[in-house]
Amino acid sequence: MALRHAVLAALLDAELSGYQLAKNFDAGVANFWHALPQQVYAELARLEADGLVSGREVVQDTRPNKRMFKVTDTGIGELQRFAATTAKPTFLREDLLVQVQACDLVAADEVIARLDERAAYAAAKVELFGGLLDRIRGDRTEAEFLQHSTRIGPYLTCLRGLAYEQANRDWAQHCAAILRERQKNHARD
Amino acid sequence: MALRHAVLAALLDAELSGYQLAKNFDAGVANFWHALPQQVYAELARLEADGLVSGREVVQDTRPNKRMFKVTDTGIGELQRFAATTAKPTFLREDLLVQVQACDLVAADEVIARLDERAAYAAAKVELFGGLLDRIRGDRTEAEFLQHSTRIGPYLTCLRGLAYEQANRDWAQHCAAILRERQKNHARD
DNA sequence: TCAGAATAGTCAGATCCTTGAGTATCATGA
DNA sequence: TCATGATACTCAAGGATCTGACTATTCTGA
Repeated sequence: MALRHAVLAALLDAELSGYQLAKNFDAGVANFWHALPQQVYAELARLEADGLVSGREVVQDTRPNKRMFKVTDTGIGELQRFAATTAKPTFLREDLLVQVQACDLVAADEVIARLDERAAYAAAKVELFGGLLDRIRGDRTEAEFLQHSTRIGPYLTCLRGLAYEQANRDWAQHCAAILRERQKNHARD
Repeated sequence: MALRHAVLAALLDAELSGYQLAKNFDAGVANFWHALPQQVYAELARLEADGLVSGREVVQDTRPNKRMFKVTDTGIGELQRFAATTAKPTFLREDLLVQVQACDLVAADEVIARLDERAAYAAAKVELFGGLLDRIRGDRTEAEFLQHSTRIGPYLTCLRGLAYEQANRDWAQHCAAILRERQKNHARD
């Protein structure tokens, strides 16, 4: 029951096609959940069968036809019920952590390379999330926006994503610096 | 092939029984990977079949017999190969993020309650990881430890876990404060 | 003394996520 | 003009993870 509520939450802001929805859950852009198109389409079918979303066919001349989905009242009710349950916290589960855990017994330069890669990737995502936040906020200050906007959910989740990638970047840079320092010292022996 | 390397990495520091290993991967303590006992036992069986770990039976009087496992040279080689491959970064995938994403359309006090719960949980984990780092470091300063210890992998991964839970705590507190502020404003209207 | 937790595992089933392929049409750039 | 990419989906199969139950003994606290 995980993706289920994520799809409902993604449909709160606009009526979307499965394709657009799938794009929103793409690895590059997703700011509060990630899923592959196959999962999104399958979940949409289940949600529609359960009456939590309703789809309507949109006929297009120049493009393939598509189905647009929106959340039903039952769907809002389901989200409400979901918000009332305590979700169990998930744990960091990253291959990079495993590689760093083993860093003393494998070639250090390989691990340093992995850390540099990740630091660069995380830095790019920091840029991306930063820009996204700017766009959502518009010309308002953050305080103003958070106090007066009628819709702050996407902004708050994006803030979490930003902090996550900042932490990834800082940690990766820190670890890489330490391992490099140790390589220098080791070379001197 | 995810848990595979995590188990190998966990066995680098000591020969462990499946039971001890499973405890290390428990939700409460795990600092670089999490898995259930069932997964750990199954993975150990596969690793032993593939010659990456070797197990020996230890007969006990007062307790059930157990099998102790250690990494073989082949296992170290596999870790080496793994460290040379770029792992794809994983994305935050938290039910709490979905709940916050939907916070404007569901009862705000429910979401505030979820955020308070998570902040308290994260604060407890910060304490836990802080203490763990102190224990690993012993009486050395962090700089001293990181420069001269022969084994820093577990320390570095624990640092990441600490930063993760600090970020969770701060974000949850921040969101809860904003939602409370908005409730006050809304009540005035 | 008696329930409950800890030690040391195993088994089956369901769900969730990923890999990989495939269909069909249309717009865009070299 | 021709390959590439975007739109808009679908299907099958495998791997990973989680839920829940089960065995059997021993130590510990109320």
